[in-house]
Amino acid sequence: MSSTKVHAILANLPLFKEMEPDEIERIAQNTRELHATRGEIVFQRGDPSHGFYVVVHGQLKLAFSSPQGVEKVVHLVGPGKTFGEAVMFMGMPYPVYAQALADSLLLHISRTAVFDGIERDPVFCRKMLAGLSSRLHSLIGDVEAYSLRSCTQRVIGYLLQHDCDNPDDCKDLHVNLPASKTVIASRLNISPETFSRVLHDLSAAGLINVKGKDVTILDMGKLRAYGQQ
Amino acid sequence: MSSTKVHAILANLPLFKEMEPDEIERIAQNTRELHATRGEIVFQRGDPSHGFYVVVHGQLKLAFSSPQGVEKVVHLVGPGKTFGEAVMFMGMPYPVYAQALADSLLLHISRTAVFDGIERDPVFCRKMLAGLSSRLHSLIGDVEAYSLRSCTQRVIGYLLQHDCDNPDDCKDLHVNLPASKTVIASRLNISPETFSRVLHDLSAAGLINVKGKDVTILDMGKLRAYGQQ
DNA sequence: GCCTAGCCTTGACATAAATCAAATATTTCG
DNA sequence: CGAAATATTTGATTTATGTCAAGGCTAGGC
Repeated sequence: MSSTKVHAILANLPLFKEMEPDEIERIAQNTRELHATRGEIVFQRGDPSHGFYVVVHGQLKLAFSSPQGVEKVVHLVGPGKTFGEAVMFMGMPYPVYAQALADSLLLHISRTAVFDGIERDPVFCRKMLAGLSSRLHSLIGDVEAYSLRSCTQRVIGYLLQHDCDNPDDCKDLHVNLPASKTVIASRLNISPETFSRVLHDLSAAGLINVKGKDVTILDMGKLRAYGQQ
Repeated sequence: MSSTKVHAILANLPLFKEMEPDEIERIAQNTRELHATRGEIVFQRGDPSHGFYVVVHGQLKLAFSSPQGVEKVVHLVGPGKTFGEAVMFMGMPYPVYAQALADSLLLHISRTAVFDGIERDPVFCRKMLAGLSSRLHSLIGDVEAYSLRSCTQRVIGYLLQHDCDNPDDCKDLHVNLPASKTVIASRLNISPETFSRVLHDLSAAGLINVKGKDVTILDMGKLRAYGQQ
């Protein structure tokens, strides 16, 4: 991939939009691209961080696993999204590992380029702050869900939230699960078996319709109500 | 409290150290102090954010509660610590509420002062980024604990971690629980009853000694081992 | 197109931790 | 100080969710 192509991709990310072309070029100079094939580990827990990543296409999961080998997916990252910023700023080793769920193209933006950018451009700095804040916010949401909500409520919350993420889906009340059910279950902190049963129950109650990874919400109001209390 | 006192307190926070006196003065101009008596709510979930807070003395909890009234403490904040930064940067309403656990003195630093500071001072910006990153990191730790560890393991993790936070305690292997057992239990996402039982069991196993809020670690190695697996 | 491997589902069962309840401590505050 | 409120402990019981096991599906590779 040419350097101008990297430049073009960067220029389209919210993080770098409004940045001067020569500033973007400076960042592009410190960006390397990398391919990850399905199943490939991009970094291991404990690895040192030298920058952050952007997913150009494909999908990755960030996860940790217990000594007994139980895996817990913390985050799913798709096209246009970034990951690894927080660890970069802290200068600590990665607390999670990253694995490609599909063949993916990533950009790696080096730490020095970012620190340089912050030095030069307060707008860029504010965007980094906004990005971290947003991630923090969604983590708080996860903690709330894990602490206060039952499995069923978490699944419903997930379906409703992902329905509204995508405007197209919102019309049709269609949700396309972005990964295997096992991975989604782990993301929601439930066993695959329980996830399967919850989907089954919601289907039986006439609230949703499941066909593979396609979930149709039949009655949004009732689904939301089923989640309450 | 005089403006110079505010200035002095700010100048001692890691966040503002190394900042020029006139810059600190600018921040101080946009800082207001507030007292919160024990039990007082500093902000409610859903309130808009206009800045962030520093605890000068006292202690607060950040928490949310379920519709059924179950409370979950997300974070305990003590002297010298800040809270509310992420929400400020996102311009979203607070996802949690803040309540004083003891009579406390707080400083509220206005959003505009912070955004101004970022504009002017890249070092300050980097410190804000570091602060957010560190909070994010500890949240990831919480998620890991909630997902992969049993109640006993979480309690042990808490004791070991808080043992090493404070160098003085480290020598004596003494941990002083920083809040009521009920609050700590909620922080660890366990019921007060279970927390009590876990402490009892660890005592019975000869690993710790509990006297009110004082916990003595009798055998750190064994305690850590008990936590494994 | 068919075969294999990894998903997904379903049932039976196990269990960690919550809840309920009631007796004691401990704090708080008039 | 002493009463009232709040926190903690302990026991008995319940329950949501995980685990184990086994059969059926599906998707992707040859």
